[in-house]
Amino acid sequence: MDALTIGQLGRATDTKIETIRYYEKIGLLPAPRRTAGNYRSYAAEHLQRLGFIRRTRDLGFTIEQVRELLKLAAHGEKPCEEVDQLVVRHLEVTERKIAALTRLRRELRETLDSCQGGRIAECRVIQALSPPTAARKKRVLGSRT
Amino acid sequence: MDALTIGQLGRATDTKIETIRYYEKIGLLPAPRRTAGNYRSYAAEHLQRLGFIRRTRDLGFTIEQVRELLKLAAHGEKPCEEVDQLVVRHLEVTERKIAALTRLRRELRETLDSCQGGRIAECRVIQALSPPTAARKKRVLGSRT
DNA sequence: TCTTGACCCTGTAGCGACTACAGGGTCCTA
DNA sequence: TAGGACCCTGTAGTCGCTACAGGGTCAAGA
Repeated sequence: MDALTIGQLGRATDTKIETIRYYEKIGLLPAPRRTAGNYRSYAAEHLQRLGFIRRTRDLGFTIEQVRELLKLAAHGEKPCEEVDQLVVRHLEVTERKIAALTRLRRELRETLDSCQGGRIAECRVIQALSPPTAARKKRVLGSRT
Repeated sequence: MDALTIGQLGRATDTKIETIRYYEKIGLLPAPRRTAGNYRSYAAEHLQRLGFIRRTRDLGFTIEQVRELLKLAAHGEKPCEEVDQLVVRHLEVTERKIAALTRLRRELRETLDSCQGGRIAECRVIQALSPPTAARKKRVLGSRT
């Protein structure tokens, strides 16, 4: 018999109990059988499915994307084009995030480099964090149309 | 006179009106004067302060960190060590994020590379997304102590 | 047998940082 | 005087969980 309690399933998949119940509530993980004492009793297919969910979540897919991937995985006869497209799109999003964070890192480093260790009033870090706004002011005033 | 309506302030700082009101509610941006018709009327210092907030938020600092930076910026006489530390810590967080996303990108690329363009049932992408769980099972069962 | 404590249950509220309404009021122009 | 662009308050929703509160169940030890 391979029945698992929610705690065992959680340890097996490195998932918090509350998260498992949450996945059930939003329909991502099917509701399992219940014991006489109303405890959830999970079978091997739940372990497999939750493992898939965790893995895809760890890879940064949204819940909706996971839902989509699960639906696709259930249709073994279809070509895997759609699956690939989902992964490609997610890869693109990931690359944009990396690019944005890399720019950010450069800015933070430049900001730090500018500091000579004086007082806050003369600190170039604080100045670097305050953007110039005067230039934009004219454009904006009276632009109600 | 440099009084701005909330809409003008929003355009000047690329900030949604709701966000400005939200910043006021959480005490990040001081409440401005009101006109006879109960409209918010912003002065130059609001523009400057909201600019600072937006810039630091864009750099990925949390609201609490922004609050801290604003408090420090108001104490011009203190050494700028604390400011630097905040930026250094944020830089470290950013670097960890970049590292995590870079690992992720590699995994997504490897997943995609494994696909030959067949049917979902044989698709290596779906398989790559399903982690092996059998090995972990023994450890977990009966580990109630 | 009783008690302890680890585990489980439901339901609701909170997190961060906004965003999106609903249902009104104000102001300016034609 | 009418229209529409703008503003007001207040509340609820977003995402993906996480943290209670207030109970019930179960197994092992005294």
